[in-house]
Amino acid sequence: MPYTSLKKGRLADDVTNQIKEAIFGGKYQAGEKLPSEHELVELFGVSRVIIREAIRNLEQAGLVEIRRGPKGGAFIKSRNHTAVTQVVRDHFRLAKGTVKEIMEVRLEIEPIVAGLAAERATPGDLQLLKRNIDAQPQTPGRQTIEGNLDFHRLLARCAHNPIYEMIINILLDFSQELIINILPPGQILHDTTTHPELYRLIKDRDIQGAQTTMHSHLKDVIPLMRAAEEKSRESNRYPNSTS
Amino acid sequence: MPYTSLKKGRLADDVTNQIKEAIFGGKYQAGEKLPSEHELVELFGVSRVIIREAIRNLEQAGLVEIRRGPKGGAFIKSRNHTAVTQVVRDHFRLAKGTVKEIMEVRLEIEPIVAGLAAERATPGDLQLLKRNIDAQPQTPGRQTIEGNLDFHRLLARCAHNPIYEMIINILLDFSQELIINILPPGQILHDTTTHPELYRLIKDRDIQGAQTTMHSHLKDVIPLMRAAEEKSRESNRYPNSTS
DNA sequence: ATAATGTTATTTGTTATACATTTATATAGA
DNA sequence: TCTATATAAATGTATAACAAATAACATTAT
Repeated sequence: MPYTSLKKGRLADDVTNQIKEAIFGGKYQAGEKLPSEHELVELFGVSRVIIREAIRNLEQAGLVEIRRGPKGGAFIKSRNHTAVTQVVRDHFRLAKGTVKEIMEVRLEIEPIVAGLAAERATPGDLQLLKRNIDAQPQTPGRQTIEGNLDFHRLLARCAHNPIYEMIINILLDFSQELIINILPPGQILHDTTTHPELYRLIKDRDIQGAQTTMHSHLKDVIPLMRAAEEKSRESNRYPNSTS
Repeated sequence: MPYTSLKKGRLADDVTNQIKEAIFGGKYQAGEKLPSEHELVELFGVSRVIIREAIRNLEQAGLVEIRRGPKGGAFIKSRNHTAVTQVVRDHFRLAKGTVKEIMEVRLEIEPIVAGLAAERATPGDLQLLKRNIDAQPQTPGRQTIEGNLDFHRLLARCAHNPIYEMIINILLDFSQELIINILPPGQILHDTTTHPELYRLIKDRDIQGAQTTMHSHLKDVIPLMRAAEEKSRESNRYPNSTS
């Protein structure tokens, strides 16, 4: 067969990829605006439907954010993991995943990340960690939860590896969702000692110490998560399936 | 403000979520077909534009696959990680990630997974592993690469944790892409001993052994991956940025 | 009969046009 | 100065028509 198949895919996908490459290539910076739909129609020579579909694809990929009205349009987003989390969440629901499985992963990976943080944290990183700890209120509440989880996110940044950072962020998104929406504030874990200790270990570049401390810290969190899952199951008595 | 804001988002997102819930709730099984666009228009009482956008969202999420023509439509896909990989790939490119970072993660996580596999592999799992090993050709080539990586994917399934499975699959997709597209077949690693040994260790439930063997196995792979990245950089002399 | 070919109908892909909704900005009035 | 209103710019939605792909059927030729 000397002839190559020239079956072209959908126009919108083509447009999507071209704009993606432009973004990755640095043609558009975060905060900048893509041309308006009308302008893109003329640029690409396709109909508005196609352009709109391409832009929605970019939005789903978490690359742009669409605002309406004059001065509106598709604005380039800075790097964020929301789109990844969303897709993973669907995948996870389809796989009928459980908290046990999430925590099993966190229990192994977060110590590794804590170790890398102890190895690589910059002075700026340490400052962010310290600020997080100092900002923790004395009485437990919703803010406590978010602050606690943010500490873990910051730790992932300290590891200076975007893959680890992404994995951690996804797992924490799941955890946060469960805890905040399900558990009453009184029932949350209020541990004011572990994070400061982790901070100290990282500052002292104690890799082993950071790893083991994180591991035992997470072991304490597991029953809390299981409780949240239990509550979630109670309020969500699986109403579907045959509808 | 006692009244909840009833600023409703976009219609398409609403439709998307409703169909998603139907899928997660088991109303549609893998392989089944959603109603046609025309039928959905009548069901939801919105225009075809909206319905099409919703279906495209589902497609981007990896939940359905669209076929044209009579008997065509949106077919429910069985669980697969392609959508996750795609979104992560974009995220990764935006973060300007490197092979070094991918391998750093694989080097730590795959041993954990191998250990879990040794702990949990069922007789059926073991059979699949054995079949993979036996199917490996004696002469190195493209099939060798795919077979090798598939062994790792199978191992992830043996761990019986969908999160680990997903993480591994993403990392392997990246690795596969690099190696297959970049490296000439002659330059690939042709190791006929490690996978059989891993298989034996898992069958014998030797958790420690599986972990350490996997770790050293991956250490051997790293230089290969770095070489692939190097070649990739050569052929891709960053033509973009000002276009 | 069978294989190649043409026809038809169904479903998604694309275009065009008009109108609705949101919202930043300018304008007018108190 | 402040508030209300009008204006215009951009995305959101609806409708209608046609294009293209393709499965099933009908026709023709061998």
